[in-house]
Amino acid sequence: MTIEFTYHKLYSRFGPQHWWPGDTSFEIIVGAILTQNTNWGNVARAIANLKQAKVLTPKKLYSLPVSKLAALIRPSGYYNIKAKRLRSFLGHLFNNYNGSLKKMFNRPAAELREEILNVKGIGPETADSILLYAGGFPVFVVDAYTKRIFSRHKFFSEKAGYHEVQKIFTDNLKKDARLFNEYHALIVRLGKDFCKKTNPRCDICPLK
DNA sequence: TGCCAGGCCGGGT
DNA sequence: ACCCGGCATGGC
Repeated sequence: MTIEFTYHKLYSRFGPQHWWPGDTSFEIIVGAILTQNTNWGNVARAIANLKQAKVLTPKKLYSLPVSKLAALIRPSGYYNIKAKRLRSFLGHLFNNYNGSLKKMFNRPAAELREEILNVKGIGPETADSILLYAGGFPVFVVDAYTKRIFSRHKFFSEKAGYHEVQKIFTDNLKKDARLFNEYHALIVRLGKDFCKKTNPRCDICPLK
């Protein structure tokens, strides 16, 4: 069993996942921050609130007082800290790129990654999700499901760190954004269905 | 009905 | 370089 073969196995089992569930690169970035340790259903509610309030653009969101922003994203949980995190990203975007995502993404992925990792509230997974799903860069996203599933299947230790896990995937796959996109989405799909922290359905796991 | 979900930060060792 | 408590809603 290899990393690459596992991808094909998941794809034939579940089919294309059509990620990221968002229409614009900005919506994807907002979703990436809001989904931190949070069920996507709650994030979808928060994003629906932002759309209904017609503030889902960088300029409009940044012009919103943090208290109003927090109220709109309340369903996503951790709403006070996430409101600050959205604002810290927006501050970076306006201070460095005049609020233009196009400008922000018009630079080398490695440099941009280091840069946004310095934004308070953007960690490795959020940064990589932004680069891959909003920027289209071939960067592999590692999340809790990735670690749990692949350590259980003995690809690496359960104590392996983010970058160690990421390297294993990137070293064993063609460097292709489309592939990385689909693979991560399939891993999340597998995780939700079969590899929850409690009640894992390891007996009928498609990878077994 | 407690426990968890597509993490991250700040403070401590 | 890790480890831990805190952050919070909605679903099962």
